Amino acid sequence: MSNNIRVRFAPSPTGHLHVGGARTALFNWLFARHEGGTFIVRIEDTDRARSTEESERAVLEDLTWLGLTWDEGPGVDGGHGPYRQSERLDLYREHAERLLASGKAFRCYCTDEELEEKRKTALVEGRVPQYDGVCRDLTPAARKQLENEGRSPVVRLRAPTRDVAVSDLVRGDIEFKKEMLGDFIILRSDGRPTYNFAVVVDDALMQITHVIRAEEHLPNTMRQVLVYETLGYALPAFAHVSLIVDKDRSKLSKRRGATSVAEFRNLGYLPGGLLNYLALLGWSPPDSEEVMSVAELIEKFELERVSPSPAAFDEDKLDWVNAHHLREEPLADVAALGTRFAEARGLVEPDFDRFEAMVDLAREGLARLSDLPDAISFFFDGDLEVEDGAREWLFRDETKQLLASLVSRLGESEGEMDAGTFKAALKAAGKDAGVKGKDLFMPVRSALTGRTHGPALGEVAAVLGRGRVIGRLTQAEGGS
RNA sequence: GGCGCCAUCGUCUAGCGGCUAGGACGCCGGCCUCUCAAGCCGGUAACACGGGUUCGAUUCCCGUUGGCGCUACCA
Repeated sequence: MSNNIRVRFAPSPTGHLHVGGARTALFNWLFARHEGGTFIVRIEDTDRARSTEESERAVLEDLTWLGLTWDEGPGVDGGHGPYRQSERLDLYREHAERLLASGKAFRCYCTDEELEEKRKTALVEGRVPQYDGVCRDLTPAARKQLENEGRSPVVRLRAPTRDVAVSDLVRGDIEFKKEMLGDFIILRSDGRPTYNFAVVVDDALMQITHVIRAEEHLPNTMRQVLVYETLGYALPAFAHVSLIVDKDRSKLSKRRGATSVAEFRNLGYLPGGLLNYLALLGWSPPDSEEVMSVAELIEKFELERVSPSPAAFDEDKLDWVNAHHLREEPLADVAALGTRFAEARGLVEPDFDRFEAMVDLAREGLARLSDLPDAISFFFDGDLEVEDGAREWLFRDETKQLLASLVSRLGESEGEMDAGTFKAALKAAGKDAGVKGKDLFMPVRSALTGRTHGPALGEVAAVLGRGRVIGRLTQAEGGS
C-alpha cells in the first residue's frame, strides 16, 4: 500500500495553524497521497518559551478539520517516534556527542554578551558578523578553567568551509557561498538542540525522502546539508514552496483579515473549499478545471507543477471556490457543517431531513456557511420579518384577492403538498385573479417569505408545508 | 550591509525559442428567469527595464530595478 516515499509536516505549536502552514501541509499530504507514500506530522516544540500544549492541540485540530490526516505522528505510532521534539532530546544529545567525540563539533564558552559585542564591532567595521572560532581548539585545561568560571558551553558544528549546491525540486539548482556561515550552534547551553540540528536528526531518523517546506527555510538548507554530511546521512530531496503574501505583497498579516484555518472555519468555509483554494495558490492543475474535490486534487497533484513565485491571497476567489463546493459537495455533509451556524442564531430544526431541504434550497446562493442563517431564517416559525420591498407587493390592490384565491385553490388539494401541486394551485389562482409573471409570484413570495429574493417558490412552499403556507397566506391576506 | 529566492492581465496562473500570449477570479455588458444566485455568451486587462545569445525571444544568459526571505542559544 505504501512505498518508501516519506514526507512530513513539522509545525511549531505557537498558535493556530496559519493558511501558509496549511498549504505546506496540504502539498506534503497531496504528494504523499498521490505517490502512495507516508505523511508524517512532527511537532517542533524545542522553543519552550513559545510552544504550548494548547497550541499543539489547536494545530492538530485544524489539520484534522481540514482532513489532512497523518499516517505517523502524535497519537499514531509508526515506529519512528516519538513525534514531538521535546521527547527526542536524548537523540539530539547522542548525535552531538558523536560529533564531539570525532572532533566534528566543539564546545564553545562564549557568552551572549561577548558574541553580541563582536557582532556590533564587525558591523561597525563593515564586516559580516560571523563566529570567529575562538573556542575551536581549546585545550582541556583551558576548558576546565572556563567551566570553573561557571560558564556552560554550547556545542558548535565545525562547519566545512566550502560552497554548497542544492538541487531544489521547485527552484532548480541553488548555490550557497561558503562565506555565508561560520561554526553554528547545534546544541544550546541547556542541552536543547537548535532548529537546524534537530530537523536534520529527525528527518534522517524518520527516513524522510522529500522535504517540502516554505521558502523561508531556504537559507537554512545550507546549514542542514552540512549537518547531514558531517553526520553521514543521505540527503533527502528538497522542495521549497513560495510564501503566501498579502494583496500588497507583504507578509500575510492579521490586520487585513483572516489568516488562520480556525478563522476561516468560523467564517463558514468548507474544508474542501479552503483546501481547493489553497492548492491553487502556487500549484496549477494540468487541465484548466479549477474546482476540484479532494480526490481530484490527489489525482492531479505533482510537485513539478508547483510555482516558485509568491502568491497573493485573494478572498474573492476563495469565496468563488467555496461557493462551488457548497453546492457540489454531498448535501448531508454541507448540512451537518451548517448546523452550528444556524443554531448559533437560534434556528434549530429537529427534523434533519427538513433542515437538509432548507440547506439544499439555500446553498445555491451562498458563498459561505455564515450566510446560511439569513438565507433560511424565513423557514422557521415566529414573527416573519417583512422587507420593505415585500410589503409593497402585499399592499397592492390585487394582492388580497390573489392570496384568497390561492388559499382556496390549495384547499382543493389533499395530502402532502409538493412543489408541483403548489405551482398548479398558484397558476390557477393567477388565472382567477388575472395576473401572471412577476405580478403573480412576487405577492405570494412576499407573503410566504417576507422577501423579494429567494429560492424557487414551489420548492420553498414544499419545505414550508401546507399548514405554514396557508397560515402565512391567510395572515398576509388579512394584513394587506 | 551580506547572502539567497522571486518577477506574464488588479489577483491566481498556462506557456518550457516561432502562440492573434490561453484559462480562472474580479469588473462591465447581454441572455435566461417571479427574484437573488447559478448557468451560458461577449468585453476589459499582462510578458518590469536594459543588454546580450539566436534567423527568431515572454521563454536562455548577464545586469538594473522592485518585492520577499535569511543573516538568533526562534522556528
